[in-house]
Amino acid sequence: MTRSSFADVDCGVAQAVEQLGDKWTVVILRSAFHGIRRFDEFSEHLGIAAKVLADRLAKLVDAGILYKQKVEDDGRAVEYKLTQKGLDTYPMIIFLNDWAERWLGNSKGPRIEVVERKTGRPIRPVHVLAENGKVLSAYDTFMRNGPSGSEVLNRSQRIVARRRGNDLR
Amino acid sequence: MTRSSFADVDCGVAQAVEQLGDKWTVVILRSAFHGIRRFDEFSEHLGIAAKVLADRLAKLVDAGILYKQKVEDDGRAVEYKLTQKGLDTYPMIIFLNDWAERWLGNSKGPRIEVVERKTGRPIRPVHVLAENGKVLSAYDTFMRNGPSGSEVLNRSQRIVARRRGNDLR
DNA sequence: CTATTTTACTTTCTTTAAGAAAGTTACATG
DNA sequence: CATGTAACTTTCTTAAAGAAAGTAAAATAG
Repeated sequence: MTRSSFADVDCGVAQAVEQLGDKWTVVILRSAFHGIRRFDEFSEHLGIAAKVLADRLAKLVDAGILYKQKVEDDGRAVEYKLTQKGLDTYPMIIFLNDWAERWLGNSKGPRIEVVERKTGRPIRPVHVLAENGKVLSAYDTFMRNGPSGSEVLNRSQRIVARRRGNDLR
Repeated sequence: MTRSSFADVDCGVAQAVEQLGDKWTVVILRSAFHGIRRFDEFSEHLGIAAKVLADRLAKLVDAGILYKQKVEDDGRAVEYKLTQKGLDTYPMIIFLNDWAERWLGNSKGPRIEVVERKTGRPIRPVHVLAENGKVLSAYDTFMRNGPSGSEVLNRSQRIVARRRGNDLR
């Protein structure tokens, strides 16, 4: 991708995408959740070009998603670990895995099972839930401006209204 | 991004990223959830180069995430709409919005509120949940091979074991 | 019924980033 | 003290992004 910064776009999704919306970034995070920490480990696990890996790790550190920690008893080594902000991307990783198994999976069942450590039981699929816990589809919700408003939402509403046919379908 | 196909990588996240892991793709989906449907609407809403938009829409249609529908009473117009596979990406969009508000937001509160259509009440944040509905962090879970196994998971486990220090922290 | 607009792209050209391979630096190990 | 290792950086080529202009078919205006 070439110079398309969403950093100033007045929309949460755009801003999140600015920090997370790159193929390598997402698989780097996945590897981090698998316990991968070091430059050469990411390199081996992902088969990524060193230049690109260095670039992405630096961006993730800049964004506060990973932090860099010197390894006690080896003056050369550093480890890249997930910050709280990084750990908080876990639902996205789990969701992508769920979605892929549902829509791109083979018939032999899931490749990976994510289980609760304490009980060894599978977790729930990641869903959008109502206040009362019921699963919601996109049709069951709508978006409105919150306290700080979104010009992006306003503009989409104007565009859609111009054409009419305001449902998603 | 240049020629890095994850299509053959034996990992759900990688395969999902192959179809969804591009900045423009994600904001196109967001706009679709806002009701945007036509080429020029996406173009206006996103400020994306026409070439790139045409490319991404074609890929989304190929992937079965959008479908193309001729408009009844205008022989020129087509509309791009979300398939079920596309509608199923909704948790990702909501998650990205949540995550951005938490980690990149201003102090004035959220830009957008997503509410249940039926009740007008806000939805829950997107989380990873245990079977019993409790919110789980990455630390509370682990991943193991499922019925069809993942070489990617095996390799990461081997890499991590070689170094030891098997926790995420 | 001809001229202008509109819709949905496509083409061309330049700039930027990805990818492969080799090189570098500081520290560690035999 | 020579070799190895960890974490990059440099160099070079190729592919994709972005800007701008162009095109074809259908619709609308006068």
